[in-house]
Amino acid sequence: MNLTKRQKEIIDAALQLTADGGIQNLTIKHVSGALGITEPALYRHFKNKAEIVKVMIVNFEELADAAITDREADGLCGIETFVKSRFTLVAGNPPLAKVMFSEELFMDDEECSALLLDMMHRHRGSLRRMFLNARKAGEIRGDIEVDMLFRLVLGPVRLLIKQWGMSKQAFDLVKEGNRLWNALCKTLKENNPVSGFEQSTWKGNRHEKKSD
Amino acid sequence: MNLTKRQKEIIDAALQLTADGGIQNLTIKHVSGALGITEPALYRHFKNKAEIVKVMIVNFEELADAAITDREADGLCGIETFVKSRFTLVAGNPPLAKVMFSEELFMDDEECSALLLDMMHRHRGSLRRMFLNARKAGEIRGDIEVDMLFRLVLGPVRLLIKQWGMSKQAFDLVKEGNRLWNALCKTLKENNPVSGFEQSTWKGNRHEKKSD
Amino acid sequence: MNLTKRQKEIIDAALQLTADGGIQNLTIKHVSGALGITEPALYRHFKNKAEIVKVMIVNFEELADAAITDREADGLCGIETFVKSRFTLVAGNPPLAKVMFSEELFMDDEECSALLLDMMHRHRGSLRRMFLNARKAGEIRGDIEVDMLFRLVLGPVRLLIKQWGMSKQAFDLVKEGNRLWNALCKTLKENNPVSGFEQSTWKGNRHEKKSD
Amino acid sequence: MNLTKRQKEIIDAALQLTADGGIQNLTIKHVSGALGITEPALYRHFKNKAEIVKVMIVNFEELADAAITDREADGLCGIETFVKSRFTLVAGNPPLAKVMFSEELFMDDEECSALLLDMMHRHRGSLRRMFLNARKAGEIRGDIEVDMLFRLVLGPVRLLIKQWGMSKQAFDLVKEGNRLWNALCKTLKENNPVSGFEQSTWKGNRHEKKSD
DNA sequence: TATGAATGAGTTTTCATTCAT
DNA sequence: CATGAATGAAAACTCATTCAT
Repeated sequence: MNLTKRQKEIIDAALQLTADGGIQNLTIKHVSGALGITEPALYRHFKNKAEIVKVMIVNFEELADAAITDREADGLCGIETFVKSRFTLVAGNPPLAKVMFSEELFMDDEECSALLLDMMHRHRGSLRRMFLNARKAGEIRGDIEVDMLFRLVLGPVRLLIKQWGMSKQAFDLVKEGNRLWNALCKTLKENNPVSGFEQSTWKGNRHEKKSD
Repeated sequence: MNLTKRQKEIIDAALQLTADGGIQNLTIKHVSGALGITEPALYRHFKNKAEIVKVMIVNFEELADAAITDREADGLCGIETFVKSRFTLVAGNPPLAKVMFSEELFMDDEECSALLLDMMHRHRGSLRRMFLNARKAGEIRGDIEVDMLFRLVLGPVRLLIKQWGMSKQAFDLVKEGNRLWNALCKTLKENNPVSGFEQSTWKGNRHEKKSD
Repeated sequence: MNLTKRQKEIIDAALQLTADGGIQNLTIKHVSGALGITEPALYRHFKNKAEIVKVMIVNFEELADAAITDREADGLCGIETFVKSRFTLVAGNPPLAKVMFSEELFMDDEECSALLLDMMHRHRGSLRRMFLNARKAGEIRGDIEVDMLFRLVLGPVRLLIKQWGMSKQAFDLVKEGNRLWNALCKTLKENNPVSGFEQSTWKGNRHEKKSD
Repeated sequence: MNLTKRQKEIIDAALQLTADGGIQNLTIKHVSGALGITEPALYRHFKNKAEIVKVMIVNFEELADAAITDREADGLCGIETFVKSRFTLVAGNPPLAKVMFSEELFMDDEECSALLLDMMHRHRGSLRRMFLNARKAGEIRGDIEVDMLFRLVLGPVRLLIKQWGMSKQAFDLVKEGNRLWNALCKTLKENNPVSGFEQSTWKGNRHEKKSD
């Protein structure tokens, strides 16, 4: 995805417009207006509107990927890296908060929703792996299946980002994200009845069912 | 909100259309087409399109409220009632899955997003109360603040419903919702073995097999 | 093809516009302008522009068919009826002169050129039959194959109509059409060496090759 | 008309595009695309689009003229030369079949239709002369006036070329053109047995089999 | 209640063309 | 010779809405 300067400007404007007023607000007229050029000028840079939306979506992913600093991290640490990278990414590009997890916005275009689904699945895939490893490693409680763990973590992350976006960035997303992560850790850590002592005992990955 | 039969039909069609193809798909032409009447005929039943959308949104709430079986429940039980009512509600009206928690769909209209925000806040308010009471009663761990508890519970609930909608209702939402609730309970229940006199009960719970 | 009054007006305007300035001149704006209504108003009467063009073409055929008064005529007489009906038809609706035999005008639309081809083939089919019968009956010389006869007759007919259209109707098409028919008869009648005497002898259809 | 190599390429591309999809298909974008250059580059070679179309039309004539092998020929022979040159010309440059005799394609431009009319008149002029001479020389029957003779000959020639173009060159145009010419001769030759001293020669001609 | 006919504003896109480089 | 970037005009079409019937 090598974008020219103009193309990047267009994508940025499109993102901002969508964040401000939904896809209804993402019109060629508005985008070109935001750049101070005429509508036909846009067509020098993108084949059509669909192309703009598509690049916009693909860009999410690249931004997201780029935001993960430690790509080697796995297990609980990998999940933490992933989750926190979400917060810093969105905090640094607020319009993303309104658009990033709003698949329904692009529902009308077959190709786009396919793109988004694909992106989601890919993310889910690598997260599943991390959850599995974290559970095996005893970093995460063994009594909850991986698909549920995914929901327990990503659900709150998405909701926090949405709340931030809808509140017009009323709070510090990164800080609140850290708080959320701490809370998540409390709930997901192996439920040590002896309160953290002799952690090693729990390493074996107990009672796990392979249904997930 | 006393709707005539025709008005209900219109709202239903509008909901379905929005679920199918986003608000871009919610046009007067499509709605009237779905009912087999002409466009001007719609204006006999609603002042304008915005009115339709607004009633649609208000309807969410009424449906949601109506879905709560035990209005007296408070504390953990109240939360459970609320959460599970979400699942049964959506399961009984699948288009809601694509629309109900997709505030961004209606973002472009000032009034609508205000309506939605209000609705969200009201829900959050009564849930906060329940969380507070549940924490006081020792039903929920005390080491997580209420706003976080809200996210930890509602985030996964929303995500599960969204997944169900996007998967084209591929799984049994109510069953999976129960599983989610069980997982949530595990993570939220007071886990201090010293203070939790009922700890033994939970231990058994941990080894549960496919009870969900 | 049951057209409303408005639809008929639209088709007439479209025909006139096309005759005046080619299909480049057949725009929704021009058509609606010709009727004194706005562009969107057209879409109440036709699904889209292609539909207008299609109906226009289908209309040619119906007009043409309607113009043939004696549908029972066959042989030379049938051909004469057909040819002369072309002249009276076009004379009564001058824009047809510029459009009727200009298949290339509608070349850009797959469906339309298919429609036109179909129409042409149908006409050619019934004319072939007439030529065959005329030749069998000795009304037409036997030394020219039917496909050639078709060209020898229809070619000049089309050219005359085109000349009339391009000359801005400078001459009396029907009169000139009659002259053309007479000339055609002279060239196509059985080449009687004894100058018309004992016509009956020629009835046998001589030297005919069945290669056509 | 001295065209540079690039100009010739442009004209050829324009001709092909017009043949393929009508003038609607003849756009600066398509032409430049066909040559693999950008749109503004075209304006190095032609002042504007109208210029391209005009040169295209003038080119028809030059091609047509160049196709006439025996410029001295007059009378029936001259006509034959002219007619057959049409067939060889078009056969050697198939797109011409769709464009050459389709004046209506260029009807929307004043200047172009004037050019075309002029060209047509010039051709008609020289052909009239030949017809007159042929008639005087007794090569052509005397009972049909020259303007009619013109239509009787040129009409079928045009129609055959059009049929060839519309059939996607399904048959051998030159061969079929010869057949047409033979048929035309049969119909146009003086057929009065008393006045035609060479009548016997023609009689043999009448029974010809597949000599074409 | 409903419809047929219409409309003004706006949609995406294409057109031929220009201009600085 | 050619391009990249742009433009004014116009294309086809959709939008929500109105109004007379």
